[in-house]
Amino acid sequence: MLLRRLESIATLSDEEREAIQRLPINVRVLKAGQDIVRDGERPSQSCLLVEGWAFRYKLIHEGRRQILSFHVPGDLPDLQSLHIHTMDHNLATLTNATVAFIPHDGLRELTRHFPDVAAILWRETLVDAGVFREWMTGMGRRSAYERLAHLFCELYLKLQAVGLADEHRCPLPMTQSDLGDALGLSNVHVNRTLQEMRGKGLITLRGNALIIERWNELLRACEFDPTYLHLEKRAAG
Amino acid sequence: MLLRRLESIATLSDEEREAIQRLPINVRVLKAGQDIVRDGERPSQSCLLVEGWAFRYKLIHEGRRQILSFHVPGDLPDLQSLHIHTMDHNLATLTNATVAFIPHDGLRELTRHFPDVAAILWRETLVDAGVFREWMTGMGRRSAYERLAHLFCELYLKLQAVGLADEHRCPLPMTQSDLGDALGLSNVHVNRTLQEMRGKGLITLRGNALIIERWNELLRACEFDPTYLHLEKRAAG
DNA sequence: CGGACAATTGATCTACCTCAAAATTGGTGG
DNA sequence: CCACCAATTTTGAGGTAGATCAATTGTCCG
Repeated sequence: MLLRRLESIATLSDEEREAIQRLPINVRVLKAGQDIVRDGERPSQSCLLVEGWAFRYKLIHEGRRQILSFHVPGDLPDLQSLHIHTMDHNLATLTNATVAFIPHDGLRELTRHFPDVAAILWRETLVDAGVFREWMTGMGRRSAYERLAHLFCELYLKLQAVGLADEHRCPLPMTQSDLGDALGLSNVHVNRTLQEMRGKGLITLRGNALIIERWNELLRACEFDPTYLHLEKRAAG
Repeated sequence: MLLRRLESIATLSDEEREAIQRLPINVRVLKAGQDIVRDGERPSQSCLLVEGWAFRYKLIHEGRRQILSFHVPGDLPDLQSLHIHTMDHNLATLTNATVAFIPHDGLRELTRHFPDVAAILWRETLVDAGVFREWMTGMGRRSAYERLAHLFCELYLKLQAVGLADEHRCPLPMTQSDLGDALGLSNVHVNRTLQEMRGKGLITLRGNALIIERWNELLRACEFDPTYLHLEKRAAG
């Protein structure tokens, strides 16, 4: 899985491929809503999300929560802990999930010997930061409607890139409160904004499935520009 | 300067130090308000801010602007372009500034031969992302007053870490509109919030100088926790 | 079938926005 | 050193996107 993801970004040599496959891995199956790493901890491993969804979040006073990112299979959601030793946020499962833990020692060894692999991993963390920048821009300068539309575009493309979405349909396993915490809105306002979006016929949202009925209009509504996802080199599947 | 910054984070070997000093560098003096790199460009170099301030920003419809970060001497504000080839935002000077440009070729060569140096640079970009996460949290879940207080704490500590601030005083060369664009607020509301903060005797702000009159209260007002800046290992000066 | 959780609705409130004008400041050239 | 210009800061008035609180309804699942 890790291999698959990395190879979708760049070509690896046999030697590199082999070294990656030799990484000690500890696979675990987790229930939905479980913390994987917590704020303040100093983990000695990072994880690869193999199946299911995860999200990162911060807590502040009075139970206020800010969701920082959503993650899908293939993501390395806490790779930053390889070089930033103290966690400054939490990582948790959103759905039931399969997670592969990789010790930092092994990763450090790998990156020491294979600078090209290091560059790919480094790049992953940089794309991550690019998504943060885009979210910041949304929270600072976009309306609720635009933010929601933007998030749907982003998630659809991310899922499509790993073969989990197609034909403008994708799973969307989070609650409206989760969406609110991700976009800096109240759950009530998310609900009303979704109704507006449905009313305009842009989307259908039932159960945990999102259908984007009018992709082009959705893009236009939020001025979506996918550059920041830096998916160019990544093959679908 | 680059050396000084890197050594403040970790110890370098003689060999590493030498290689860094051999990097070809192109120093330029820029006026305030000039773009250094623009959204959509594919730069072949990154820069080190030697003197003055810089900031990164995105533009969306109707001239709306989101400032993503402020940078002070010692920062490498566009290091991400080393591995993410297309810029997804702009970088500009806030004040007159001296900037040293370092070609990507040289940096890639350096990181290829010295994995420890690569790790330090990687870490820099990860701290950058940590600051984005904190700002996101502020924009999503903190009040205008808290956001402003939080930004002041952050900037003061960043400046102190490089010896540009002391005794709870520091330069603050941005306008209230800049602050607004950084925090997702209107300039008018920034103004009123600053008045409130001054009224409570927490700060003095005149010209381009910020004096934090009651550090502890300012910290408390925004629940500031400096962990996310990951300044631990960095020596002042 | 019941219990828990999520979505929806209604009513009210407020933090922050917009627009526009006035006051202040800082830099510049004479 | 002063006068002037442009850029900022400050003030006022009014408006609104989105928050909060509190039900009510719907849905899923064991």
